[in-house]
Amino acid sequence: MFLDTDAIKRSLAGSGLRSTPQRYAVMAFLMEQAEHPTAAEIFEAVNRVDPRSSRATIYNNLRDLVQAGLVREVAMEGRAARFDAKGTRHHHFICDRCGNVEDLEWYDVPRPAAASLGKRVLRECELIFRGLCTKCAPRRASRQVF
Amino acid sequence: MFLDTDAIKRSLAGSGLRSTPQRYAVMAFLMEQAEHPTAAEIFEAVNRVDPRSSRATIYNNLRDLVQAGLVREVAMEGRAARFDAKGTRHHHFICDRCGNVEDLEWYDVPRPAAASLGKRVLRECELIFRGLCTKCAPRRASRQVF
DNA sequence: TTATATATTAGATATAATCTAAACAGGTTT
DNA sequence: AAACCTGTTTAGATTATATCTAATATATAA
Repeated sequence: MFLDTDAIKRSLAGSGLRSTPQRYAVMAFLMEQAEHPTAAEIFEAVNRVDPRSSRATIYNNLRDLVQAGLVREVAMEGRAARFDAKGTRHHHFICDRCGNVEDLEWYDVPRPAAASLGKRVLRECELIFRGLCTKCAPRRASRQVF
Repeated sequence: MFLDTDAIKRSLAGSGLRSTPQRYAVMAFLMEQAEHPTAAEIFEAVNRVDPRSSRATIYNNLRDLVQAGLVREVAMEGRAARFDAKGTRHHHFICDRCGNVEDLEWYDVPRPAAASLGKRVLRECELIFRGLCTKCAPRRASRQVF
């Protein structure tokens, strides 16, 4: 898969973000990753190439990209948060055993009933499934609970 | 609302957990809370009464209660995780502005398509809505995005 | 090219959660 | 009741994760 350099720059500019080498590297790395790396993993991967980004820069850029709506942050119980370029809409699957986060094809989720919602204003919804990923699932699934 | 002392003890015993004063206090506090407190808040609240629990004990017990399936942990981006006694099934609403976590009435969520799911084994699903809570929502909602 | 607002940096600091090893307390057995 | 065993609690140290600081550098517009 080839990354469109200009497309990244345009989407950064469109959010009022300058395209610096460090910021570009973070965005490009997230877009080419199928997995959902942690900040530490992004830091390491981006610095394996060049230029060297500091830890603070990685965090700053992730914050900016999340605020701009270009990246999604997935909080994990206990472990470090994972990040995900918001290419196409999708749901998430988190493996109980290895902790990996995987994308599931998007489909619409019914809204809560108006009565239950009250005066709250909805902005977005996130659907997370948990269980065992393909690698961690036993050959013959012992029990399909859900 | 009155808490059924024996019911708590029975549910602890049913999960193979001894009912110690500290553990009982954590469970009872979570059950009488409509909000979803952080570990630090639980620590403070439980110790306002007695006996004094150490921070480690709060974390130990929360871990045990989560493992036993009596409590749910809700990871938050950036902030401390929040905890929630699993009384009845429900979804969650998280306020973008004040960070509060509120319960929404449960309703069934459609499973992912078999093709998208592959060999993964599902255990549970979590549906999280985000937006503005009743307190934070403007009088006349400026924009209902979702 | 120059001005200027924005971005980057290393290292210190803050925050959240876990670990450690010793002491303690239920429940059981003798 | 005493001894026993296992699970629990404890204070404080430690780790892990993320943010802050203030000096320096860079991208972009004029």
